[in-house]
Amino acid sequence: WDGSGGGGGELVAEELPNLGRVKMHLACQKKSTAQRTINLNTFITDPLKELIELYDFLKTGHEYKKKAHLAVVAALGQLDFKVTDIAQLCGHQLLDGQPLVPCFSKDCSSRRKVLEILGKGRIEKLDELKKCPKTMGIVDLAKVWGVGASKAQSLWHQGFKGIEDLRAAVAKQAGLAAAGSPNAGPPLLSPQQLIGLRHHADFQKRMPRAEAKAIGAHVAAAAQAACPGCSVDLAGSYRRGKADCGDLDVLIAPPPEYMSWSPKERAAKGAVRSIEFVLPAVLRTLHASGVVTDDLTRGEGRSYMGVARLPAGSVEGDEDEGNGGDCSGGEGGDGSGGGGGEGGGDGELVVAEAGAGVHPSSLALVCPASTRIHRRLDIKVYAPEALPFALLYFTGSDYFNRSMRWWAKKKGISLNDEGFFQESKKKGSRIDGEFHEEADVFKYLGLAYVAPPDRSI
DNA sequence: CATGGAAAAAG
DNA sequence: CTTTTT
DNA sequence: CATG
Ligand SMILES: [Mn+2]
Repeated sequence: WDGSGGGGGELVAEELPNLGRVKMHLACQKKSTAQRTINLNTFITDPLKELIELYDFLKTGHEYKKKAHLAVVAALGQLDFKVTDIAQLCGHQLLDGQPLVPCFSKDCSSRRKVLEILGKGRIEKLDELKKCPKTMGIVDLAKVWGVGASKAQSLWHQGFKGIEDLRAAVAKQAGLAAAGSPNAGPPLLSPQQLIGLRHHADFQKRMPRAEAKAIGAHVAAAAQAACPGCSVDLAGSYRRGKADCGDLDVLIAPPPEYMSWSPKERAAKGAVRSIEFVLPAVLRTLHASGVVTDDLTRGEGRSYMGVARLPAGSVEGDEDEGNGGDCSGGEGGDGSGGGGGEGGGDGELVVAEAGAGVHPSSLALVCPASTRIHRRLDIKVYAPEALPFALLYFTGSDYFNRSMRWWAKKKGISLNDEGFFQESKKKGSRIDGEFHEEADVFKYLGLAYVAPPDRSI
């Protein structure tokens, strides 16, 4: 997360006004297309990644371990040769004279791990962890949405050795509670965790782009009904052009004009009476149509996390047709035109476009009942002024965001999903400027624009 | 041996 | 504080 | 875990 470590993933820094270390980082990110070099050292980086993944679930405090190992993974992953001797790593220098992994000149722990792999082809510590029932049990339990390291730990100590254990106990408890038995005891899981458990299998699966798009179309239609002319962007990994997505992130913003409309004008246009009512209205629609099946969190109007599933069977799954609105285009709003461009025909799932009227809700999925899977859905609503920042944030990746925010901070600025803020001096005051699209944010930071598909670092 | 650190929302 | 989101 |  200090953009210098982990991903090796530096943002392409063109002119670095301040601390002028020109860390233009090689081929890796230089030009967007040539970005993918083949990792010749997976035999080293894979075990390290496995280790990192385990640390993810184990008790907090392992975060700096994780970061250190990630730095090694990133460094080795972009070498243009296969490592055979540790000496290659000590001597090796990057084009700008920086050592590849500074600590490798000493007897550090990450160096020892690489040595282990070079020697016996495996990491003792990793094998040890994978053999440990407690570790693996906790890792398993933490795969339930809402169960993190801490809860998983306590569940383990309550005697649950994995998800199936937990499921059985929860079912039993539900039965007792339903029968009004006093033996039910305190709830094992929070309401959110129960939902997570119920959909655990589905949440482990990723969805094809086409399905994400189809769910997004339902959200977009609901958004247009709540606030005609609003922009709806499908962000996250979808916008980064990934072939499949772990969830769907939808960003809604009223049109700029909306902010200056009077209550009467808003009513006349069929729009909700204030921005706080957009999300509740959207959710009512999505609940009514059965697209949204569960709520995980519903905050004060701006942020939502829940569960969605495409309507079964036939094409068209939309609510009220007769809605007066002339819904303008469903997607976009952002100048950059929604980024990554739909890949060509994604297979199996078919998105059907209904004839004439380019109505966003005419997009629906032909989805066999047997295929209907519950998906995680995140929705956020922002004021139009925040859109470039919100889109940037919501498109990610997480590492990309950290990296960019780290850079901003280096320049004495705090960056979040709503804008730039002064760090010192009038602390907290928003920096105003001409920020109309994502590119303006990059420009302000002195960074070269990076297109969404290249932000998956 | 202390410190490092993206930023925020929600329960 | 814990968990989650990018 | 790495650094100062
Ligand atoms: Mn998401």
